[in-house]
Amino acid sequence: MATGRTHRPATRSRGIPEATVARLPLYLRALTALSERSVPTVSSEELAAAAGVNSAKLRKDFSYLGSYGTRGVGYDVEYLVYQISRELGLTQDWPVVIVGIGNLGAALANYGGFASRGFRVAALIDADPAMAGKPVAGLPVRHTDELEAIISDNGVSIGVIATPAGAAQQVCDRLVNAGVTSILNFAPTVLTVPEGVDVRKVDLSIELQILAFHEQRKAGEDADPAASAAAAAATSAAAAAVATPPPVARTATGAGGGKGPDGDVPAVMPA
Amino acid sequence: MATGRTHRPATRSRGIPEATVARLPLYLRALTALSERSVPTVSSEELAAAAGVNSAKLRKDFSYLGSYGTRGVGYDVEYLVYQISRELGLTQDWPVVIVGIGNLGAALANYGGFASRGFRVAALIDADPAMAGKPVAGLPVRHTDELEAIISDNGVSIGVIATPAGAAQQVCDRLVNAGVTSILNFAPTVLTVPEGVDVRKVDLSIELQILAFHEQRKAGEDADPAASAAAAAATSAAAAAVATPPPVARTATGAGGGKGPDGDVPAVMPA
DNA sequence: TTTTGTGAATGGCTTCACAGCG
DNA sequence: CGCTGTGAAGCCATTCACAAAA
Repeated sequence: MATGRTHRPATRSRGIPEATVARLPLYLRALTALSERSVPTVSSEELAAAAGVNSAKLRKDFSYLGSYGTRGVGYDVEYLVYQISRELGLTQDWPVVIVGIGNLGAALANYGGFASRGFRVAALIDADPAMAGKPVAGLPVRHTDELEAIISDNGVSIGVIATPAGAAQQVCDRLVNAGVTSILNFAPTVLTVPEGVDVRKVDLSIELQILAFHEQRKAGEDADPAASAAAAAATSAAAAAVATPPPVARTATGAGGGKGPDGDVPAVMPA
Repeated sequence: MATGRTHRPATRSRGIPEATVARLPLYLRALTALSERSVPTVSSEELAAAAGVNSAKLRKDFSYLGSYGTRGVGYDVEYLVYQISRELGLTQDWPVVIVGIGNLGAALANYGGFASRGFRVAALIDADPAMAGKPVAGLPVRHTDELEAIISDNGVSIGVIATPAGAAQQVCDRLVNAGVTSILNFAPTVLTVPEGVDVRKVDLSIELQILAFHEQRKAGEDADPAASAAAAAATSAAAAAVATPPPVARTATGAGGGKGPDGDVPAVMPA
């Protein structure tokens, strides 16, 4: 909370909503695709469809960045790509380190989506001495002992943790101490970090559980309200209709229970 | 978006908020840990800390499930584990298939967090004929031709897509046609599905971009009262304390721009 | 007394709907 | 006219704060 302060009277109203920030990468991806097809301009309607959101939301999102469109025409693709990239900080190079080179860590190291977005894997780090020196995705795995040196030598500020849950907090502490201020955590644990450090988590198991919840509800809804229903029936005898949010059919970009398009919660994923 | 028609006001009760559903797996994980340590009861305060949320939110969340606590005491760990598991539909077995056995698909196949949560990998499917029969994580890779048969033979309703972006929609269509109604998509593409099918996405590249946005902002602001230390320390001046990490900040479970606790957006991740 | 469960207050995000500009 | 940009309204979700229960 303390940080609620949004400073910056500068140009326009700085202070882009988190929800908007989270969608910018989506727009960027759609725009990049259009750009590669040499499409010069897009309307909010078209771009929204390509990104899987609704056009009003998209326009509102862009309005936080500035007035980059042309009424009666739409948005210039190239220009928007540039503006969003700049806003996201992708016009600069972000060296990242991946700690924990197991199956997942190796998969991440091989992932090609980094470079194309301004991220560069500066080093792969693992605690297993046997891994040291072994090449993964073209890079030699470095031992954990070198962690601090690697961070400072490369000016790394973003770290990816793909270790087992048990090692995550310790690795996190070392990364933070060495200067990392943003962490992407794949280990199924809650990380404790000092103020000023951002943590985002990705947990596959959680995503599957959320899907299971909705899946279960679908099954019981058709005609046989068995399983679920029973439970807290105590509340209101009424509710004949199981309030199941009917999934809005549409270009689903990450629909949860059929309502929110994607404002969700991340998932966890261990190494 | 056809019609602005609102759905059901839901008499009340049975509709658990999406945001709450998304946090149940988090509570479950924390509770499971307590259970393994044979802790009999927990207060909302303790459990909240372990799950990385605040206690008021946790109590409100549980209130949607029913009154499972005891005033003046707290919650019975075992009982809550059961109730949440049941609510999430984890008391039953969920066969899942993973399509696209590249680096990521293989990592997912090897992920141990499935079985422990009620998910069972029924099959691994890949389009590459050379992969057919090759064992991955103890299972022989099956060719895409068998997709439909595998789905119906095993009664699979949840599918995981870890293919390259270009193949995702096609795979998705086949899965849906064969009967899958929940999809976890790792390919960096917006999937279009019929009404009634849920899609959740995980995209690593997007998560990194969101981190970059905040990282960039930190660097630009120094007068920040809160961010203090951590700030632009990354490159040089940083590493004041190289010794041991004594960070005693808030338990960050996925802080956004230093305000929002965790309500975020998933990330994308290609194969 | 302790801690839950929950109305009420608050704040943020989404959607609407239309004014405004090209 | 067409389409953007945006005030205003509507919805959720989070947080507060306290009565109720053990």
